[in-house]
Formats: sequence, C-alpha cells, structure tokens
Amino acid sequence: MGTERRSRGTHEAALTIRDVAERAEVSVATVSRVLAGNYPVAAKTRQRVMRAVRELNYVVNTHARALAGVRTETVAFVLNDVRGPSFSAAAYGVEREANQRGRLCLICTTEGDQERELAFMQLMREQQASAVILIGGVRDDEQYRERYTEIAQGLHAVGSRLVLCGRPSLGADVPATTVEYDNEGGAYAITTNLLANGHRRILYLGGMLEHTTSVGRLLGYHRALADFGVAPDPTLIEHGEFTRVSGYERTRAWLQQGAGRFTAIFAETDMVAAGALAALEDAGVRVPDDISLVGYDDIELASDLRPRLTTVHVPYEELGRTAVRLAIDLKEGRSREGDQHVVLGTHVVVRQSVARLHH
Amino acid sequence: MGTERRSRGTHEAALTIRDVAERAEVSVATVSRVLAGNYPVAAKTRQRVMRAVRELNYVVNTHARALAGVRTETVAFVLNDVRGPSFSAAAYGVEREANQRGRLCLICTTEGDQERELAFMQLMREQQASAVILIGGVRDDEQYRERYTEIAQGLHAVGSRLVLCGRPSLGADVPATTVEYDNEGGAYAITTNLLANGHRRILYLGGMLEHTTSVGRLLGYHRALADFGVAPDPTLIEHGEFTRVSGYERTRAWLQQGAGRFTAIFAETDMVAAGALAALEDAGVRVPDDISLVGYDDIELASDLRPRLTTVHVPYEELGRTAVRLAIDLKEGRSREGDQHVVLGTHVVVRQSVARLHH
DNA sequence: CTGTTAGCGCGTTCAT
DNA sequence: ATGAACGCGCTAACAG
Repeated sequence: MGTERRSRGTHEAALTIRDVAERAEVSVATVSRVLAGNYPVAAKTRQRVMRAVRELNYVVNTHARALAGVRTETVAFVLNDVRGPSFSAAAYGVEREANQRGRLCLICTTEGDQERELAFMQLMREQQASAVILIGGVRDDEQYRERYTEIAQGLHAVGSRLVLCGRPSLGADVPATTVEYDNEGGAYAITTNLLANGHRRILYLGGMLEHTTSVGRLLGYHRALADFGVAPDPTLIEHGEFTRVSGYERTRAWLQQGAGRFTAIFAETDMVAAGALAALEDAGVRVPDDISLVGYDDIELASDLRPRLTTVHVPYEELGRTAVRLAIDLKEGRSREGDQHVVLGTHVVVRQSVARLHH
Repeated sequence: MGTERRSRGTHEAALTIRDVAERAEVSVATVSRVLAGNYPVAAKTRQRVMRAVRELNYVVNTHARALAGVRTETVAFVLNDVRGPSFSAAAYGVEREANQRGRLCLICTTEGDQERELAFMQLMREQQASAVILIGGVRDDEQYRERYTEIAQGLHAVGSRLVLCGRPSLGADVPATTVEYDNEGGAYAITTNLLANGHRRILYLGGMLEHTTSVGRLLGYHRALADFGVAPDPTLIEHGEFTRVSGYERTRAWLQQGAGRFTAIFAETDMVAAGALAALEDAGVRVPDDISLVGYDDIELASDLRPRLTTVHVPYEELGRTAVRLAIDLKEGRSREGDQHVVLGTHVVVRQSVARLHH
C-alpha cells in the first residue's frame, strides 16, 4: 500500500520502466541497462533493479523497444488452412526452426483468399517482421502480380525477407527466396512405378492448372509416359479441386461412365486419393486388385487408409525449416543471394495400393 | 527522381509519415488523419496524401502507432502442436473468429513445454495482446501455478484477456475466462453405448490423470458403469500417452497378456484408438466382431479408419471461436464477468466399431 | 479544415 | 558506474 503511482489503480495502466527506476531508486537508464544486460552495472545496483522488477511484475513494452530500435524478431507464415495436413506440417517446421533460433512465429490463415494474403503481407510490413513465408498455390493473375511486387518491395525496404514456398518467383526485380520440392520428379517416379507394374491407362485426377504444383506433377506424369513409349490419352486427364469430396465425386462419375477405360488412378494429392478410394469402395471395386491407386504428399492419412496408399513423400516440415533458415541466414549475411533457391527432393513410398497388372 | 530523402538509399531505412507529408506538401497531422480516416479532411488534400502514399509505397509503423495509443488488436493462441488434428481445429476456429472481427491472430507452439508456454505468455504481455488463449493439458504443479498466476495478473493489468480452454481455473484471484466441453458427459454417453450393447468388461486406455481431460473422461466412464450396476475393475484402467504408438503398444501388450479379459476398448482419444485398431488388426482380431472399440474427439481420422470409429464428437472449432468471442465481448463490455465460463456439449457419433455382444 | 507540438516507453549517446 | 536528455514514428490535443 501507499507507493504513489501516477495513475488511478485501474487496469490498462501498464507499468513503465520509470516505475521500476523509482522503486529501485536509480535512473531509467540504469534499469534499461540491467534489462538489456549489454553494459556494465554494479552488482548491488543490478540486484536492486531486479528486485524491483520482480516485485512490480514488470515487463518491457515491445512497441516502445522496437521504436527505439530493438526489434523482436518475428517470422510470419501464411497458409490457407491450419487444418490441412501437409501445410500444417510445414507450419510445424517453420515454428520449430523459428523458435530454435529465438524468433517469434506468427501464423496466418487466408482460406485461399488472395486479398487476405496481400493484406497480411502489408500487416507484416507494418510490424517490421523479419521474414514472411508464403505457401500454397496462387492464381498467376497479371493484376495480382503487380500488387505482390509492390508489397514485396516494401518488405524488402524494411529489411524483411520474403520466402516463397513452391511458388513461382515474382520476377527479377523482386528479391525473394524460393524453396520448393521436386513436384515433377516425384510424379515421374510414381508414374513410372505404375508403368513398371504394367499399367498403361492411368486416370489422372489433377488439380487446377493455374497452380504450379499441378503443372509440375502433370509434367512428371507425361514424361514418365513418354519414357515408356506410352501415348498419353488426354481424355484421361481430369482437373478439379484438391479435396476429398472432389476425389470421391470425380471417381464416382468415372466409374459410372468410363469404367474399364483405366486400370490405375493417379490422384494428385492423398486427399483426392482418399476420396477416390472411398468411391471405389462404395462401388465394390477392390483396390488394388481391380484398380490400382496412388497419391501424392504422404500425409499421415496415407498409411491409415486400407489398403495403405502408395504415394510420393514430400518433406513439408523440412520445407518450413528451410524457409526459415534461408531467410535468417540471408539476413545475417551468412548466405549469398545465389543460394536463395532450394529444391528439396521427393521420393516414392511404396505401400499396398498398387498391383501388378495381369492381362 | 531527385526528391531529397534524408538517408542513403539503402534498405532498412523505412519511410515515415514525414516523407509522405513532405511529398504531399501537408503536415504530418494531416497525413495521420487521412490514414486513420477519423477526422474531416478536404477531399483534395486527401487525394494528394493518398497519391503520395501510393507513390512512396508507404505503410505505417505498427510500433509507433501502438506507442501512441492505437493498438493492432491481436489474439494469441497457444497449443503444443499445430499438426494435432483436434487442436488445429480449435486453432482454425480461433483464426476465423479473430479475423472475422478484424483481429490479427498469432499462433504459438509449445511442444508440451510449460516453460515455453509461460515465456510466450510473457511475450504477449510485452506485445499487449488483447487476448491470450491457452489450450491443452497442464500438470497442476503448485510451483507452476504461482508463476501462471503472476503472469496472468500481468496480462490482466495491460487489459489482456486470458482464456483457458478445458483447463482448471487459476484461482479466484486470477481473472480468466474458461471454455470447455463436456468431457464427462461424452464419456458417459459412449460408455453407455457399449453397456447397452452388452459389454461389461471394457478396457480403458486412458491418459495421464494429471490432465483434467482424462479425469473428466474417466469420471464419465465410471458413472456409466455405476448406472448400469457394473462394478468397475480397476485393473482394466490403463494410463498412458495420447499417441497412436501408445495405443498400439498398450493394446498389443494386453492382447498378449490379458486377452479374453475384455470385450471392448474405450480409447480416450481417437489417436489412441487408431493405434489400438492397428494392433488388433495385426493380431488378427476383428473389430467389431471380436472386440468393440470406441474413441473420443471425432477427428477426421475416425471416419477414415476401417471400421469407421464410433466416437464422441468434440466441437473443437467452436471451442476456439467461443474463446475469441468471449474475450472480445468482455473487453468491449458486451459481456459480464458472470458469463465467463462456458461448457460446450459433446455427443456420440455412432459408426461401425461397436458390435452387440452375444454370449 | 490544417498545422504545431507534446508525449507514448525505451535505448542511447554524452556528461559526470 | 550512473544519470540527464534526445529521438525513434505516430497520434491527439490545442491553436489557428
């Protein structure tokens, strides 16, 4: 009781460094120095200050500190949905790496809305985040491109690194780091697996071609066919959403109208594969005995399905970690601009959803 | 070209409101007013300012703005792992509700480390977050309790709301909001389901009793047994981790040593149930024909398993949304302290993993 | 309607 | 080793 504080004792009146200084009977400068620990202070004085801090339950004000030039390093990660198994694995990687390096990690969800992504990037500019990491497909609008470029330059201007995960560069005038994984190689490898098992007519349940992910995977599929001397059948190539229901619906439609036209299905994501599997199951089609099925991403679900899904492993967590690492290393000058494009490898995980075709 | 800026043109030199003012040939106050939009400004002046802002690609500095009293409202959500299906659903709810109300959402992962949770709460104090939402079990250490209390009071002092999701209150002297769901009721209901199907010896694969979640669920189990006049067998109650491997290992051990002692398994989470199912499958035990199995949480996985898992639905997304809503409503005076404890309902989702017992 | 100016809380010279 | 004073970029009185 009785210490005279300047304001009424209500809430909202946060303690300042001055309160601590008064209580410890030192100047604010001394308190600042004790807290920062970057300057010699007499042991006894330090004790007094620390005691006052504890007794008052004081913490610094981040904003004031930032304004004075000492920033709380923050890494921002932007994705469309935290619940998505693959991106959440990337988020986990970002989180771990950021924390390990003493950075705060901020996660934002866009629900696929480009506007929100842009707004969030602006916000990060305002907050002077040390890095902004973007993941997930984008429509490659010419109009959006311009806005991205502008904001990206703004980020660069405040020393904030922009990292694009599996996304096309914004052009030479926008300094950004790119981390991706080998979509094409993975698709090639798993298509090869089907081909080696005798499959020739492979239904391709793809995503939208605006997404570079889809482009890469489809490319791998085609290259594998070409290498096996199989002429691709364009009518077997489908485009749709990367969702379970999309996989279900599309497969059901094919079973009704195009049954017999294919012996295997390549689903562009495990989620789509899960939907496809459910449709096959509902139609009484056995996997892999009647139809073989492969996915892509190797999310946990892949080994929960029955049969366990043969798929392509994508190192999502590593993707997140790498993004953070590159951003920080570059900021601290431990890396040259030249290192700023990394492609992580993918590989096939063989499980039980592919059968050798006997004809 | 040739506008004279005060610093060398390198990076790191962010634009200030003054740059904009100079370019628009107005005072900084006018720029501030245009940007805030909370004060009359002549249309022509506004135009000039906006043009300068665009041309310069300027954004405000959050920290300076915060220091001057205008905060970017931020909601912080703390959980152990973004990849966990149930908590990530809660995170999604938090995200959505926060964004919908114009708040920034910050997500932090602790990996189960209480120290990190505490550190993060401190950080949020420093950042003056408008709300901090905690989810996940805690060990109810007397020592931790004290530290939580201290930080919680600190949060309160800066007007930051603390919300505990499914976690015991920190005591009457710590103002906090609690949102939980009915663990006991759900466990009661699903146990009842097993009992109604004739099961009497139900192996209980539980979590650690330090977690209130486990306490609640076990309570429901016991109450259901009591209501059916079944004497509980303490040796059928197991405690362990909430992981898939734990479920697998524990079930395997039981199959080797205690087979025949139970006709059904109640796994305290779907993850544990998934592990149990795998163990049963590997041992050639059919579900539900030989052994019935139920879980808890109703994560997506529950309907991917074969057989589809009968489980208790927990409204995780709603939990997150409610947490945010309560915090904001209270801050804005739209709610009284009395409303600050909400219990959401749970219900059984009947699928295919329980069979009627014929003996 | 617009400009001037005094803080917001902290880090950091420069004196002492 | 410690203290006094200025400035970080912005908002909000107060004048005009």
